[in-house]
Amino acid sequence: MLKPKPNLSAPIAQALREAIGQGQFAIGQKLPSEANLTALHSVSRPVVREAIAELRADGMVEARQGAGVFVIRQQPIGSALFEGIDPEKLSSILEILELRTAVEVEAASLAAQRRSPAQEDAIFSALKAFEEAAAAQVSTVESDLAFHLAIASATNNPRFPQFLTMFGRDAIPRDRLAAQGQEFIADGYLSQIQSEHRQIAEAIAARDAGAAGAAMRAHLQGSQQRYRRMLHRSA
Amino acid sequence: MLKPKPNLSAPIAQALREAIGQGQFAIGQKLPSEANLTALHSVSRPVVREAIAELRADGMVEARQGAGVFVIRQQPIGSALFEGIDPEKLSSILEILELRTAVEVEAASLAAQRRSPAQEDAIFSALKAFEEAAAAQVSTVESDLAFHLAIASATNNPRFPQFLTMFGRDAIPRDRLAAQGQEFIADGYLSQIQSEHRQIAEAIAARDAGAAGAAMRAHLQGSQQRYRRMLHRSA
DNA sequence: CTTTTCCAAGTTGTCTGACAAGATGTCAAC
DNA sequence: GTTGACATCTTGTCAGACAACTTGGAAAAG
Repeated sequence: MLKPKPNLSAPIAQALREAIGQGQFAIGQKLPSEANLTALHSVSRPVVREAIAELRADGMVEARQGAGVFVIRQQPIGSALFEGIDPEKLSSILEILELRTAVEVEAASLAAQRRSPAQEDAIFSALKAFEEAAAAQVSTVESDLAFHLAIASATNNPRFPQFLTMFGRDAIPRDRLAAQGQEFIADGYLSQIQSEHRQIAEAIAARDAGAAGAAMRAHLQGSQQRYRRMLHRSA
Repeated sequence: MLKPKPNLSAPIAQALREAIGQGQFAIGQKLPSEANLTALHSVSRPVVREAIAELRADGMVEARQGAGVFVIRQQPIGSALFEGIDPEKLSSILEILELRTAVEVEAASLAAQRRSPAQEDAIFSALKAFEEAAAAQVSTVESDLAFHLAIASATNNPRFPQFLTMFGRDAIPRDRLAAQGQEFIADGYLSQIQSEHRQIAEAIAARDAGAAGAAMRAHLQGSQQRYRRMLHRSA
């Protein structure tokens, strides 16, 4: 499947984001009028309006009817999160995995200290769901994330599952996650991953914080290795 | 100044975000056509198109010309970042500090393994700047963050300083950070903090990853205690 | 001279209609 | 069963018109 043809509004929105980010239009300042942007970019007015709608969604501008479109932020809300991440580069993915390792090792340790019986159940349910997906030879991407999220939730600190949602899913594009899921099946890694998952879950059930953290670290370092091998082969 | 009159596309974009978030349109599924949405919401087609442009900016949908508009995410990118954080509540602050501890302990350990001589210099410069601010009895909030950022940078993984920027500064309001700075001065904590900073810096200089991580953990747990005491007293 | 009112010009918001480009499904021909 | 033609639907863009609002300057009023 080829990428869809880009529309005319996207590069205009992007040019405006960059112009604002570089200080060409300061906070409180007015953007050029729609008529000016239409002439400047040689497009119709609705295309300009759609670009401005995108900036609105970014929280960067506010339009006042009759007055103009005014800058209220220099960067899209949350934009620093993914700055410099290039999904086509191995290094970007591994950087994210390294940051995730820091958080998830701590999460496993805290989960071992804090989990309730219900949360322990949820972890084992998620472990089972992963095993069922693996047995069915379908993609384990969602069930893998669900297992990690169940652990993060058992920290009883909502920042941990929130972090994981963002860095486990948002920062890595879906097609790359889907490809990962398929290749793990093909490469026969799933039983190794299952075994690692089980060790983590059992250490958490046993309230052994040190073992939970160590098992999670081993699992995630294994993931990094698997990921490296997979990407090197596909290059 | 009164709020600007809301336009017609904003509530439509919001209704669509909610419908997607609640699973009415699953990932991969097609939204109703523009013609349908136009009839459903009794607006013109450009208004619908602007609403869809907002969803595009959110990263939630992808339009394919001739085929339709397809859901690719259930939530806007980055939406989870500050969800549920209430800066007036001690628990929110401590939750963030706990997440930061996970990342900063790992960062200290990685910095000990990876730092260049220049980065080592930068860490000691930041240590000295903190000490000078403490001696001058001025707020140490910025120099404290700069010290932590110098360590995160020495990981040579840009995700770490990015994370710290967002969770060290953006998530906690400036007035609360400023109050913290002033109260640390009043409470005579600064020499304790300096001593802890020095232990971290020296472990990093010595390339002792274990000691660096342990010193950082002790420091940040000390910070949590100090923060708790301070907040309990001001209540 | 100062303040208030009015109005023209400019700006965003919405609608209508038309056509282009592309996707999808059906049917006929091979 | 496969391929090509075609109709229908869908998104992308353009043009034109009018509504609603803002701003600044000029004129009128005090």
